[in-house]
Amino acid sequence: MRKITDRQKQVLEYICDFIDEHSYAPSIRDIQKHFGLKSTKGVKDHIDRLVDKGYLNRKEGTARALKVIRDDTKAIKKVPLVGTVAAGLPLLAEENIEDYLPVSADMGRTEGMFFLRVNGDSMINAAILDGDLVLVRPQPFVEQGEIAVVRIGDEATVKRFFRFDSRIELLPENPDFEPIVYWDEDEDIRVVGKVTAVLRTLE
Amino acid sequence: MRKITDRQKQVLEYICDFIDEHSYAPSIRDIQKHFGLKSTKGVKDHIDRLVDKGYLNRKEGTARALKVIRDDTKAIKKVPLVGTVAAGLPLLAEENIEDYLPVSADMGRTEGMFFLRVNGDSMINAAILDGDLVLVRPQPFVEQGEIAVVRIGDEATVKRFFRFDSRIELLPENPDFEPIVYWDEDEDIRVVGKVTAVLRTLE
DNA sequence: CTCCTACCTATACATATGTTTACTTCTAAA
DNA sequence: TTTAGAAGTAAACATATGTATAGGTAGGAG
Repeated sequence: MRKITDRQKQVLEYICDFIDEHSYAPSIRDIQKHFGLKSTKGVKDHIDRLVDKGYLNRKEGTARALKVIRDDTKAIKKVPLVGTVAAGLPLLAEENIEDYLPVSADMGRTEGMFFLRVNGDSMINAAILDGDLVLVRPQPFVEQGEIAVVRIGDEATVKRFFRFDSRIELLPENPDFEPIVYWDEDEDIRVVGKVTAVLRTLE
Repeated sequence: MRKITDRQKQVLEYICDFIDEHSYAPSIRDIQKHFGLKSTKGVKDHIDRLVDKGYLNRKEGTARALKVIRDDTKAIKKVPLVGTVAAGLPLLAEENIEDYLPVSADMGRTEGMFFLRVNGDSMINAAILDGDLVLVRPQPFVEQGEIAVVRIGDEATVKRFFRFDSRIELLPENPDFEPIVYWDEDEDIRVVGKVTAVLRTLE
């Protein structure tokens, strides 16, 4: 049920290209002309099927109201930038959202992900500088040594994460900083997610 | 000539919101209803002015063919990723384009800009690692000490740029690498542009 | 063969939508 | 006061566009 025919794929691609170029969707007759068809019916059939199969969304009776759902090529998703979070969790409360930044969809699932502005130089040797933005995928555990966002009490921090039995070590990437060590029952500490990308703006 | 009235701003905002929500533009009558107007004329006037003032683009006679140019809030632009360029200039030949990455429009003008994949560790102390992507704004000159993309013969390199009279020095940010020094008439050397942002994907 | 689907032509209809003409009201600048 | 622009009402008009009806052809599955 999922697969589309070659022809349907051609139509879908044309729709995507058209939107890319004009930033509005083609009309049925636009598509008709492009493929040199002599009737609008064929085009509507294709669109109907693309809608059925979940590739397109449409508002019936409305001009140029096509929306591409699954492109199978690429797309852009908007990821919220949560400020330099310190106190005031939960992280994703709407009040904390400063902005939305575009991310390539081929970076994988972006649902739930968010950007966080890094505060301080503690990760400088991992090439993460003060003010850089990190893209965070929320997850309760990370692999040994991965760079993670960790919540300690009301503070959020970015560090390399290690766990030895019930001891948790958060290692900065800067010799001027000391490792942070916790024991399980010690404090309210929790892995928020894993750092997936780094974005820095110069100038 | 540039400024828009409060009412026009309201209309523009509504158009942006509508597009965000539906991913296609509102019709004139959609706007009319939203503002509780009893004629389409007023709306068309507003749109005409927004077009005149460069905030909107429109295909006349075409349904829902509005395109927001200047949002004054935010937008997304796509910037081409030129591969790990070495030989094979000119840089922006279409064959070199690997992909397009989304960039926030509030990063300024993106016309002509491109992403470049950095090769090697020579800028490691500027927190630019092997494989990182740098966003480049083409420009023939850069300020003293700025990080620039420089073309030497058929190779492109990312370095800190200095010029002393007719001597050009390209300084790596890694003690293991030696500065590169050129004289004006020495070789075919040219500043391609300035590094404006750094993007790194982990995992 | 028969049935079904993908794909297409031909023609027509209904309405969604951009455009226009003619006026009115209000505010601010000259 | 006069003038000009912003904002809006009213009533049409023209066409761009989605939708529907009636078939037609080709190929695969049963």
